[in-house]
Amino acid sequence: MQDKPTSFDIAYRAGVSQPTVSRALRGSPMVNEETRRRIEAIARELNYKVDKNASNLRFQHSNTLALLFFEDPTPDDSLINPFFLSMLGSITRACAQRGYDLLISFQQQSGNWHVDYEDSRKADGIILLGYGDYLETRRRLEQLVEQGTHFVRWGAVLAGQPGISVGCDNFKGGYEATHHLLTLGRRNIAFLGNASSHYPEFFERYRGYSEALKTVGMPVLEALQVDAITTEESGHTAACELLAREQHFDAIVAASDLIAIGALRALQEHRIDVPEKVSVVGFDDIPAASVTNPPLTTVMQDTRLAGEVLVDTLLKLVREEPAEGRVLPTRLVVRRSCGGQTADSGRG
Amino acid sequence: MQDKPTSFDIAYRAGVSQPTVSRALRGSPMVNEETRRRIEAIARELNYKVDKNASNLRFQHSNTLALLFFEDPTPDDSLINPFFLSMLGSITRACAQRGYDLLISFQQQSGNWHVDYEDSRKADGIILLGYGDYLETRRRLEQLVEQGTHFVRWGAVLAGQPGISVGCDNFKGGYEATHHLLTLGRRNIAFLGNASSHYPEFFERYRGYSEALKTVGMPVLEALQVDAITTEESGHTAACELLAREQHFDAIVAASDLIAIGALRALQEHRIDVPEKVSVVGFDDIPAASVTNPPLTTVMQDTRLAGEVLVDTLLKLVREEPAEGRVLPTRLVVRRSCGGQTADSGRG
DNA sequence: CAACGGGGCGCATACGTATTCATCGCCGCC
DNA sequence: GGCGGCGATGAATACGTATGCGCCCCGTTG
Repeated sequence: MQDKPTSFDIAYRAGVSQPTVSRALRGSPMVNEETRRRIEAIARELNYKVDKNASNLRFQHSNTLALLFFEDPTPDDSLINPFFLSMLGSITRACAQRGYDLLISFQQQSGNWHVDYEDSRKADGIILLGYGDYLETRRRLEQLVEQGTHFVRWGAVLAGQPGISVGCDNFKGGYEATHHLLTLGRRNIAFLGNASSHYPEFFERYRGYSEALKTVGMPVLEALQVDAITTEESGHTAACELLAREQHFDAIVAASDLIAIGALRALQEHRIDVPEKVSVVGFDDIPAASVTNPPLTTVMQDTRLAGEVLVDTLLKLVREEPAEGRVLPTRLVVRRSCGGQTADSGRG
Repeated sequence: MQDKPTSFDIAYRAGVSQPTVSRALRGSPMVNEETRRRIEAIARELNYKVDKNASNLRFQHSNTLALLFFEDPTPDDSLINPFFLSMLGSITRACAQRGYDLLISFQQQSGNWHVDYEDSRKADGIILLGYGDYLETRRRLEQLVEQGTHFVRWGAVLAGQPGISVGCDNFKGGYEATHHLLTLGRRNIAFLGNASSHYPEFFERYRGYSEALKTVGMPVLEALQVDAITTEESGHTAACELLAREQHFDAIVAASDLIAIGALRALQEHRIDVPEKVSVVGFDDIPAASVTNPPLTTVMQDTRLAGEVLVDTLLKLVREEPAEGRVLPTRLVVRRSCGGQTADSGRG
């Protein structure tokens, strides 16, 4: 009674053999209904639980997915990008709904990825979450493909990239954010965020921004773009840098909400009114976006949908069914920071 | 080569027996250095990984902890309380640092807890996260204790409660928040949040609030307390209810930041200036707290420390070492919403 | 009455690793 | 030169579950 009971114990008490217990508890039609009931009753009474390790060893899978989360900046900082936290919650929920467990792991972007989960059969497949340097990412994806690992990645969906990616329409999101500012009469629109092809997600947003400007015949000025990674601090620094350049601007498209929030703070410190003097638009729609001062207009990524699509796509791969990447739509959420009309005062 | 290699494959190629491979790869001193090198080289070459299921079956543990996350309100809502998300991140990190994997699972508060993870040997121990009805929680904790499950719970640390709990000093946090408002000259201080002993965490905060009032001889008025759960919506509703009561108040202690943010929105809608007319203090210090308008004064809970203490305590239990609950300190973070002096303009 | 068939169940075994115990060769020592 | 001892390894087995295959019993049919 002290040790965990095994199927043999149940079998002994039920007066049957161990295989019968196994079959009964797994709902095999091969076992008599009355026998099954008896076995189930005893199992419940002894608080018996199937040993997953033994079970998984016998089957050749684990009914578990792994979430590999990697970060680029400041790995010692305990704060995680809220957008990814939100994804994490959504993925967890999606897994639970589909009867899979979720194993979570952090990796430093720079370190050796120990993508052992699938190889070691702790997980049937892997979800990759995190933005990073394109070439580095690509190299690792190739490695995973070569190993035959089942995985899905969140991020820019690019042609010719190894493996399967799911991501939102970064280009269109950037385009719409900028387009909205243009319709409000803004003409000198800055972009805060890395705009190198090494960071494809941000680069796509930047391309959308550029395209929108070109559509109305505005030039894309280098002086109006400042690099920034996804932290408030980086956004603050970038905005200060932009201000120091003495290049006139009346709007900011930030590559993420954290950058936008940092920029808001910088503008506030310089006593520049938002949205009167400068409009600001973010990207992601993290929870904090609706409570900033003023509330942040932003390009929403539907994390709930994203989680479900990631999990479903991965499960297709695991089951050896055909699967392909997918681009999810974004939606512009208009709040006060851009200066347009809006009835939206919160998150409702 | 198509199938995953086993230790037998390695053994065959290395010209040794399977046990030797096992010993070599686990670093046993029993195996000759040169033999070990050979085996390791071959293992690397074949991309061999120890099968965790078989390994865990042989050992009687999994090197994995489970995080059981349960929610009370609106289980269909995809938003998770940011404070718990933050805890989740911190726990994940703490596990990773200690060489443990983390399995995540959601439970509806109301449903049957399927706390099978430990019983089924998928995890060596369980962390319980989530606030809920006291009696219900207690009943379940008793069940876990009876089963001999290794677990640690985040929440109110109360005498006579089954199992081990780790939590912050809710009483002192509530006291300090209120005390701070009193030193600023506020005298009619409301409390938004459930103040029934069924919700011990909030109740402790309420007790701290009451105690602070009594210290300066102020009465604790029922009319100044409104129930609310941890959502912005609930905070908004509660604040509206408070306003409708026509009971004069000049400050609000909210039982959580989400409640405080909802209250801020309600006050704004009623054109009541914060902090000029009404001071507001929250609890948790979620990321959004530093970007509200005005930035929210709040009682910070150190989630990073909390995660580490939770994991370390649980690991003690798993190792059958003596362990006990712990109360972690809180810290008042003064921002503008309370109207006091502050140089703090953000989070930096 | 014998042959047949199928429902219900047990025997044996596989999954891959880690450990116990036995083995084997070799060295040193009396 | 025999013997104890030690370092290095292999054979056997256990961990707990799931399944292929065969057995037994009983009812049915020709």
